[in-house]
Amino acid sequence: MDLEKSYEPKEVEARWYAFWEREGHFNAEPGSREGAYSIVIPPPNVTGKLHMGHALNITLQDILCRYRRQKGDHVLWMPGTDHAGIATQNVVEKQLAAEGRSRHEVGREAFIGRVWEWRKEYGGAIINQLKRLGASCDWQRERFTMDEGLSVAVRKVFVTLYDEGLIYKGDYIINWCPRCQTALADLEVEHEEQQGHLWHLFYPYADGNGGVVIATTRPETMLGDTAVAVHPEDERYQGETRNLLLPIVNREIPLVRDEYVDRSFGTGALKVTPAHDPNDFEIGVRHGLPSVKVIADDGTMTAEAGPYQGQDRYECRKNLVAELEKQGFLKKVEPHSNAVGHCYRCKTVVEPNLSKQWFVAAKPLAEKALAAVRDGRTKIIPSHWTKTYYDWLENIRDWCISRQIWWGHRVPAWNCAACGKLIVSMEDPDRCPDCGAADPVQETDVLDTWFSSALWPFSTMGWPENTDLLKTYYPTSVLVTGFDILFFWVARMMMMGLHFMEDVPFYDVYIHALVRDAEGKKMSKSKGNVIDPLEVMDEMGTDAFRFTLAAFAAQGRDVKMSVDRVEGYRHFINKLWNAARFTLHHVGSIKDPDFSAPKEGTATLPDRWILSRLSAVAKTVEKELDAYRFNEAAGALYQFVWHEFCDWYLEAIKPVLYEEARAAQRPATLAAQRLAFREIITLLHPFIPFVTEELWHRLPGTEGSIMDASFPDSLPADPEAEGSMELIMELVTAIRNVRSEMNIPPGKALSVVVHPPEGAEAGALEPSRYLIENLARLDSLSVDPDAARPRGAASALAAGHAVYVLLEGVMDWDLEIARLEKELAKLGSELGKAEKKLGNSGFMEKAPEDVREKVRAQVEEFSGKKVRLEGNLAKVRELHAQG
RNA sequence: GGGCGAUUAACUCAGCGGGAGAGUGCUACCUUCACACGGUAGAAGUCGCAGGUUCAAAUCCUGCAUCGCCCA
Repeated sequence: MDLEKSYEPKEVEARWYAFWEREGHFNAEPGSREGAYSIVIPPPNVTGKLHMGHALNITLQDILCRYRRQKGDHVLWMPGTDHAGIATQNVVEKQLAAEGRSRHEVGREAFIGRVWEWRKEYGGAIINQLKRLGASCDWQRERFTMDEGLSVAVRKVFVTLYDEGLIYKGDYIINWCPRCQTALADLEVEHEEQQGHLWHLFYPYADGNGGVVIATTRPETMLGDTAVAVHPEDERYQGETRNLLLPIVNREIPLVRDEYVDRSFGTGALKVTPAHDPNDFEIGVRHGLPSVKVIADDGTMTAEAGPYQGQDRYECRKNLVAELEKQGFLKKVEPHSNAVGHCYRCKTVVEPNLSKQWFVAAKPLAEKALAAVRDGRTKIIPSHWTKTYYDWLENIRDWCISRQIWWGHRVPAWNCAACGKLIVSMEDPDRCPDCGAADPVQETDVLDTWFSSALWPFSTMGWPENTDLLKTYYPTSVLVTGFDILFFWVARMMMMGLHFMEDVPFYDVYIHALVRDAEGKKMSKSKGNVIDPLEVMDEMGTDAFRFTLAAFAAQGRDVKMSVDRVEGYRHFINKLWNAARFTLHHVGSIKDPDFSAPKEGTATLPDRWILSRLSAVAKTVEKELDAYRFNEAAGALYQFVWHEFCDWYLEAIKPVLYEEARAAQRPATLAAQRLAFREIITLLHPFIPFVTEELWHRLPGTEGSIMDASFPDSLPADPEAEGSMELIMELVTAIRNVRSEMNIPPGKALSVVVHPPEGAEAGALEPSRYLIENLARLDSLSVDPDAARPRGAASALAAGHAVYVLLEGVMDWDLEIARLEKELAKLGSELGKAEKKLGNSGFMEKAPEDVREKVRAQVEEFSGKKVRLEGNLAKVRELHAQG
């Protein structure tokens, strides 16, 4: 049963995923810490749809997991999704809006019910898409950040940190999204450069003599100003003690001096609004200033804004500026671009706002996270990210973890209506432990989704119980993720892991690049340049897609993706398929389950060579994957399969496979071909799991799944065979080159005479003569060091051997002279370079011996070659003249 | 403003102290018994610019230019 002529991924891929899952190949078995390899998946957002970022991330993890299984490790790849508080709530709110209802009409409890229903119906979509990619996760352990177990972990962490004084509730400036109606952490604000204005406003001194001009980008906040700040060394204000009178509001405010002020920006004087700007808030704390909140949580002006109460913040800005101008306080308006914060979920402009929120005191946790990377317990790869990691943790601010939404882990804190006590506890309290009053009221806020994600490496393994899973697989071996969540997630897992598990959550952090479009632009819906991985897989096959991702995943470089690039690798998969088709056609009747190598002494040169090369490429794959250089490993396999196995080996064994005269060598060659083929698909399996599993099953003698095959690391190297084969390849290439450059039709059989170099073992080429004849399409090849130089022949040099291609009667002398002259010119310049080095006294004194030796050998080789080329050229000229 | 990265063949990118590489594309020839999603051969690059270190620099250092990202 021969294979189809070309590979059809669709039909093949559909078959194998279910097979792997059914047979339990993905399941981890906790036990010994020895040989344990574990990865926790970066949990995709439950509302998510597979994008290129996931595809790259999952492919790399899958390669690692499949590879480690081949190496004999017992592997846990822990999968799951996160509940994505704001995003999921938005999705369900939209659903409700379509029914003409709001979540407030529905009520909290019913709304959460709706979210769960939504998750039941649609939450599995992203998981199925990961499976489509071939992800070999242990699905029976799939987790969700809102699961009961993970919720217990969240509460335990919250209560513990609170008891330790590392979680507190306080009035601080936070980022407020007026649309989502919730606080956001600093990280959840995206800054975007926007064209705005800088308004210069005049604040008179309270005594009416003169004043100060300040500059602001948000004039409406002036209603909440409680000071004006200037730099302490600003001469303009030395000794100035008068208060200022805030225009419109007519509130007296002080002039304070603070190092924060940038004298070169605007007018060098800064209005201070502690309730609406994080830096002003800090100044306010330093100088004991009051806070006046003028913008409400819904984005409209508060009663403190006087006549502007109830106006939207932008409407107020317009009206207020007009009023200021009318009253003569507006001195200047200039265009100004500045970075405006937007909500990372809904893109609404966020408003810094004073609010009562829950915070994690990040400093003490950050110190442990810093130390773990500094002393190498966790390694970040590529290493240049460590600096970014340090910078962020060294300057970390307290983490605002409360969100004013409904979907998420509710803050485990209760207030006693009777005595005002704040209760934080593992168990929901029936009554106040202080005054005994019944039914304390739970806080309505929920926790930041990232708070639960930060616990992912141990909460998914059953913490706070000390489970077998934790004992076996924590710390995990590596975390594979994109740099965009280095702070959001990686740094926070480090903090929480070190604090609660007293050990790092992972030994390695491998940070991969972002996937961009072919022009290097970030893919986004608005740009319309998004490539859907599912479409690519449909069109090109999952294996081709995965191989492309691996081949382009060079460290520290973005992956530029285009369907054209995937097509190149689809060709590679097809090439492999056809190599299989050819191989199976010949070895299809052999059922030997041991895949024995050819018996001692029976293997032909190509057999010995390909097995030796295979052992080398296996070592390369091992070395590169261990160092997370996926592109190097993929590249080595591509090169080997196509250009060594297909181009040379399969061609070289055809005489043995087809010619009756060589039938005696067939058993050895078939054994070698079969073994080589099995090892090739095994090596490729982590990269292209589907087609290799299919071929595994088509190859007689194999059992079970290719997932159980062990990594090919026991093949011996055979340097002698490699050397001999290289000579054959050089000779063949030289002859082909002559054929092409002398315009000899490919079909025309030629006669060739080879003069081996002096000292070459007589008859060394004899066993391989048939190889050269076949690969170079020769009628006859004679190897004789003493034979006379043939007349009417084109000549070439290959590895010290003179090669004469007999062209009696069809010889084009001018072409031959041009060929030889060209080669001589090239050789001359290379020889010149090498000779110059030897003539350089600095080089001879300071270069290491091995380098000098190499150059000496070059000079010897090149000059020998030059002499012979010159001899050939002279001879050709002479013959040509005789004509 | 601070930080990080990139600049190598037409394109996409490896290489990161000792003879400029790959894939795609291009050119010529070839439907030969696995594959035209193929084969054989070939052309193609002052390795962004300017300095410096070194016997030796695409590779290390400094500056500049251009582009990209992150943080404020």
